[in-house]
Amino acid sequence: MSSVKVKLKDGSVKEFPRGTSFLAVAEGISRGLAKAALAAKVDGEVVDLAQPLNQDAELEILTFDTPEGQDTFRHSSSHILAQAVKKLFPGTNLGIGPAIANGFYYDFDSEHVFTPEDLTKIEQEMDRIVKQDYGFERSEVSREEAIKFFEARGEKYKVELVQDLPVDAVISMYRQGDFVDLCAGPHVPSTGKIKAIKLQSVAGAYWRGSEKNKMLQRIYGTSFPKQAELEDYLFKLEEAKRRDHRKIGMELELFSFHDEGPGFPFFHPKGMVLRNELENFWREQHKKNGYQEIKTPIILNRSLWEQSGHWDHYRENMYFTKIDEADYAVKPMNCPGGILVYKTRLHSYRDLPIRMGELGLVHRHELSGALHGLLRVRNFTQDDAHIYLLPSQVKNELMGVISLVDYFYTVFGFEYHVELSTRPENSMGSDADWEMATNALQEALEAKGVNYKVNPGDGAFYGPKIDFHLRDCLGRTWQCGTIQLDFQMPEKFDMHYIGEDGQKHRPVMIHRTIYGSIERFIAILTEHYAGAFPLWLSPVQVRVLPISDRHEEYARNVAAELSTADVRVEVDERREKISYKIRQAQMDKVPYILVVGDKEVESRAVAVRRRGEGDLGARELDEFVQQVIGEIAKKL
RNA sequence: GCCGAUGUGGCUCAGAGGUAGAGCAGCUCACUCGUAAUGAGCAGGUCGUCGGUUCGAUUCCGACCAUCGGCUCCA
Repeated sequence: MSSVKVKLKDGSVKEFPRGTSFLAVAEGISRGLAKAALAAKVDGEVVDLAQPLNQDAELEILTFDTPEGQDTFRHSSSHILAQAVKKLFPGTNLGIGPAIANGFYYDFDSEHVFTPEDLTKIEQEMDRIVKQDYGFERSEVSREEAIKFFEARGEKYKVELVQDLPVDAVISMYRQGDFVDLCAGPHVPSTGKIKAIKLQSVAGAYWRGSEKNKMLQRIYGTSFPKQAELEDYLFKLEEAKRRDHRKIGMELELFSFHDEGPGFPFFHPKGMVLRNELENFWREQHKKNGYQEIKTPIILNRSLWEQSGHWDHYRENMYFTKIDEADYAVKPMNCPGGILVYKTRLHSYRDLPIRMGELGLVHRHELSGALHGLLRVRNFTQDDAHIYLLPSQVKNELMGVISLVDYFYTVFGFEYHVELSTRPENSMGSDADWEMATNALQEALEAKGVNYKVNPGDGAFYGPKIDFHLRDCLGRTWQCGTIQLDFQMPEKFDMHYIGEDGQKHRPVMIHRTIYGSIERFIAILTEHYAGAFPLWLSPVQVRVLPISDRHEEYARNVAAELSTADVRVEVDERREKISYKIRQAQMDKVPYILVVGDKEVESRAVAVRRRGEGDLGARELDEFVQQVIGEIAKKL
């Protein structure tokens, strides 16, 4: 028998007889590895461990510590879920059941509506299947066999899937016990590998993600090789939920929602401090970067929206009203208003690029089921700007905006990912314009060395866009910053500038935001810091706690001094024990707590307590004031 | 909008077919206190809204509204 060589991840090369299974290879490397092995990655392709080694290859044995190993593990878990559901609810038809970021799901079509109690029963059945330790057996079948197989079982969704597979696709089936499913694989060797399973929720999901199709029932779950890992994960989930901006926002009195205005947030005094700080920082940076600021009306005549294309492409999301019998719309975007400002005078090519910013309040009709705290609302303030420029300036300007976005996110310590969204279905303009615009965005990203993924068909109706996505406490990502390149609006509004040749020329337009929406950004900030905002953003920066009422006057003097230095300060004059006030201030996440008693009054000092660090001891008042001013200025 | 769940005083949550409780917060009083909760008392709810069943519903049924988790959509 001939032998073949495998190159392992650590660079070493080993020889095995041709036809050795990858599981045997893993055993040849180490017993521990074989036990933890879930799948194999051979020359970049992930396959079952039962597959034979047929030729020289680069090989990685995948365990739960690798992303591919986890996916395989979760995917196998979803098959076990399907098997359990078929057993307990025999009439059920199967949709699809993939692995997802932190678990898996399976879509079912069933007369029976799954309840939370059912999930417990299904979990028990899954545990039984795990104990049986069925092997996952792969087989390859012809298209006809596959269709016949699923038709015989009434699995219409599976039949549809098979029919839609590409002509040259290898069609494979996986069997564990008496359960067989259409599946490309790979899978873990046997059900016994999936030691710890938790079904988390049931949700409706349209077949193939289209609202035109039937809604199926999707069961979400997660799984781990060890019970302890599952518990650890569930605990972390609970922890993450404690960061939820909706909860913290209420506790810290930042904002509220009311039945009288679903999706319309109310900002409270402390939330306004945050907003204003964000806006101040925004204005300061934009001024520095050559932006001007404008403010345009919220309600504008319908004709404007017809001209801009919003009437044709965005009507579903807009609110309308009548004024003196004429039709008006509440703006869902700021661009048409901004364009009117541009058009109030002639512009020379020498003036371009013109960067016009607007903190604009827009209203959009979001589906009721889509509303989500401050992360998805029906009115929000975009930190918008429209840049009018020469075609030759596009790339440079785009690179500048990308840098500005990166600068902002860095200040807040955010990590983000970038997507390039291309032409959607219901859009306007020529293919050539779209291609040009998309290429320009792509070139700018590449010139900046930014990693990005393409998000096909997700652009705005007037142009492609670069989206910047931030994470919430549960790992869901939300689009915040966006940069959109637009050749359509200048056309629609017959915009121009006077060129070197004295003739009229068409400018190009960039729409961009950095925060995206102030509301959404505040939500992300709140979750990112778990409500413990950095000093410069904190609604209350310092709280002074007099030990007894004879220290109140001094406490007020301390506060006055800080206040004069533009520090946001409060005095807790309640007649409570000092430890009670400290507890309170800590829970309110105030960055600096100043305790003042006899000693401090005597020496004009303050006893400083820093959030997260505890008691720092006494300090001269003036010294403390200077220190705080310095820290605020440095945006600490 | 669709699927499922939930909706009890400011907040967190008990509760049962016979018109509701606890803790925290609030208010009052006492304690004048040194780094994460002093004690006592008081007050506070037409049990999301509107209908229906019933002698009687907040508890059962229906519709609607809102919220939560998804789908779809999106800053």
